[in-house]
Amino acid sequence: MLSKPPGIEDIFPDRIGIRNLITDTARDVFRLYNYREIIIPVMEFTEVFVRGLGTDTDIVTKEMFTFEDRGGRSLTLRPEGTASVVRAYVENGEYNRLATCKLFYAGPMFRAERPQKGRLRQFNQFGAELFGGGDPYFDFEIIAMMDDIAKRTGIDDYTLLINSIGCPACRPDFVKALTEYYTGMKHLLCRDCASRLERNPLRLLDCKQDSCQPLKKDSPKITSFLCDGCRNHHESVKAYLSKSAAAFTEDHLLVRGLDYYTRTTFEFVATRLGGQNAFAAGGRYDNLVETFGGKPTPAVGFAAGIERMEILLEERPVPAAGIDLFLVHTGGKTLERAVSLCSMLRREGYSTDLDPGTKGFKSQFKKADREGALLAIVIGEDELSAGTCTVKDLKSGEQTTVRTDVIVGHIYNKLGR
RNA sequence: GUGGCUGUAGUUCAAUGGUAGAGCCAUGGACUGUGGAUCCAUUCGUUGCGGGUUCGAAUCCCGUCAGCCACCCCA
Repeated sequence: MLSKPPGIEDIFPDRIGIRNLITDTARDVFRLYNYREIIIPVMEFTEVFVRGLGTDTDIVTKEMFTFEDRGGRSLTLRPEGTASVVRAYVENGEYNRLATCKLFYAGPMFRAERPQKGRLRQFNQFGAELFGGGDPYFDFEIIAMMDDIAKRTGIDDYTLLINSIGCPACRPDFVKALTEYYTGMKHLLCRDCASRLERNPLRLLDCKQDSCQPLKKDSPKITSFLCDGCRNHHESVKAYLSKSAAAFTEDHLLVRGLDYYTRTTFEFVATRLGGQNAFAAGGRYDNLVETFGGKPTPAVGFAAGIERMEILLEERPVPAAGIDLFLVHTGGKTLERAVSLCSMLRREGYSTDLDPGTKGFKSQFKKADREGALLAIVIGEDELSAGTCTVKDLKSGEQTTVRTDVIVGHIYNKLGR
């Protein structure tokens, strides 16, 4: 039997309800905040992600699905959305002339990682990007928007973490202090942290090894290294949040894996998710547009993992989507009558189904019930010759006989639509 | 990429190295034109795959593939 590749899912109808709940809610909230949808390609020239995410990031060095097209150019299935949105924004002369440009996207992303809970090779994200907004209000807006989406979908057990990682002017001082601090205790570091010290010292701060926890206590704090601009920005973002419904926790150990972030970073985390505890994250990236050849444009954005949100909503009841009508017949002429009636009722806007097989009433009613039909409409020999239908309300069990030529009006009265 | 655990019917799971079973689901019947509750019956397997040990392997060993969980890292 053929099977799907590892880390890639088939999503059957029983999961579509919750999936739509999440994406519909996100779309509603995006609209409330005046964000408009952009549909970005599922693949890009590899260079888009290399330049966008940073040459040394894990995603670029080992997690991309990359292949050559027939002309020998390197293409990559998108591992995230921001790089593509920035590329599209810079490439499009009309949108990048706007003072501010608010966009959102949704769709599948691809990363060649080992699958585990809340981590797939093909997974879905929605996210938003705001270009041309350097004011701390916009950081707040992006964060508050995701907070609204989480609350509206029914996710309640989560924590919003925020931090500032400074800018190219002040971060190097912090990284230098951090490197010096940890170099002094190199012999105490776990193996991963030893290599972090070389590759990406910021990541030392969120090591999960028990042995590394005590070392963090006296490590340099980013807050004492922020330049005036970054500090004021950070305070202002917090002030906005404090006046809003979004409760947050400041976490100076929060760093992000992608190179493009400046100043604000944030994460929505939930312990129920297990090892991969973030279901949404983002931050400010004031230099990325320039990196893509655009004019200097401050920007801020976020992305959310739809499958991770689904895990958090597992217990939430989603109303089962049933059909309106199921036609029951006895075969032959009654089936012909049922088929034409079925077409007519569908044209009238009622979701309607029937079983063309010549099975007994019992199995047809059983099927009607399993399909969640509200009404069963029986056309047997008696009804056919009398020009009537028997309409049974499957909830109450109540049954009435009506003339076929007024069936639509009868259904309308029963269903109220 | 690294590590741990697990692979048996559509599904959830049993079976001391000795004839592969049960619940649920599905289908049919009790109820010949009426669903959901109850009762009864029926179908379903190269025990993931390939080797090895053994008189004999679902069971033990090796390999492989897949799934789950964790690390790295990320949504």
